[in-house]
Amino acid sequence: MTNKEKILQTALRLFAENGYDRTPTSQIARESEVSEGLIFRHYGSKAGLLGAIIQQGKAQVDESMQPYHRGADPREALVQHIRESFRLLRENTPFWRLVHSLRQQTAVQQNAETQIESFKQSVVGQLAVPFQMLGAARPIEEALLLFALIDGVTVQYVQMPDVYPLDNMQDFIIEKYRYGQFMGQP
Amino acid sequence: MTNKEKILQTALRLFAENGYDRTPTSQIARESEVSEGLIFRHYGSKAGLLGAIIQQGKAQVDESMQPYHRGADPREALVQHIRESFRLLRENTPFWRLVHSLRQQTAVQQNAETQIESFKQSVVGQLAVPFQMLGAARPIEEALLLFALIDGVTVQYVQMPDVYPLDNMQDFIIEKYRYGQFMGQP
DNA sequence: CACCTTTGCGAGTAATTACTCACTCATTGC
DNA sequence: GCAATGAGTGAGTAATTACTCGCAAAGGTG
Repeated sequence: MTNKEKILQTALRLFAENGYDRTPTSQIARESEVSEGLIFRHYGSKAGLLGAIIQQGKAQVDESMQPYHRGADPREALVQHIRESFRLLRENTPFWRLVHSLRQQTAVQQNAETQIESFKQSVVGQLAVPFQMLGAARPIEEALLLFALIDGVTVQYVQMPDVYPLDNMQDFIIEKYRYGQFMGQP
Repeated sequence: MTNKEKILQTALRLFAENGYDRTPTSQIARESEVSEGLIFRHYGSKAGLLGAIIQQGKAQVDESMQPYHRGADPREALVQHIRESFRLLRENTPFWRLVHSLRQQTAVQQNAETQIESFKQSVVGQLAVPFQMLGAARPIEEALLLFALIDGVTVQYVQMPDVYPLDNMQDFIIEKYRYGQFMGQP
């Protein structure tokens, strides 16, 4: 692993653990075992380092959300989405922890914030399709609700990964969406 | 309004808007139109000021969650809970915005974090009762799910209060829980 | 009035922090 | 062999920030 990668990895861990603002670049340098100057040589600024971290995480999401339409069965499409969401969460928990800690702070990087927002709109739009196919009365609200639900579970999980029953919740939600009934088609 | 109250109110607004770490006490003093020293005279430290804000917000929650058992109908109990949650959110949006921005940063005030955690466990415990009365197969998971759902909607709303359809989502969720079916009792 | 407590000020201060810069060293291309 | 490039250093700096402290005014109480 190059020093550049080592810095990125250490920074992600520290930002996720202690927050962006509470992590001095001196600490990142110390725990990466490089000089502080090298961080700025590679990433220009602390905000630039954060940007690189977010870019890397976003690439993972893009890759995962690409093959979205597999299976014509709308129920299975929903189940797939739920599974993928939680897989990403499990695979890169520190990143999601960081994302949720940055959420409100638009001042940090409005660029990142905009990206997340457009990503969300795209997901909600795609999610509405299977709900429509199922004959839901309010597909948009259904999509927003599922999105909020996954988001809520994610927030709970990153806050206490050791005790939160993520597996149970995933199975439970999948059951609900696989066999459950939606409003408007009683 | 006393200067002490003015400081608290200004600090809540600024913390919610820009985050705790990114809000210098000098700015709080300027926008409260008092000297910086007065903040420390009244609240001892910046963390103490934050503690006072959280204490004030928690009092609101305690008051609202007190008369919890109104109505023997379990469905109505759930509806009441949903309504109360969103009422608190609407009534004090900046506070909830602050809470969600502080969430991950255990270092800031582990005291506040512990309080929030115990509050959550209490709510989930209470929520499980009506689900049990309804004959749900997994009442604990049902309670965790509803909690996560409200949490997720709250997070979305505080992030973009101007465009998020909170009223729609509230009605939609209430409909689901008032008339919907739960797993295990098909 | 005399006193004491509370409220208020604002000029400090010590520590932290993001970032710069002059310089060294190793690798590569010619 | 040598010039050029890029990785890497670490001492230094300017700015910010939370917090202190001596002092003054105000207000309540006897």
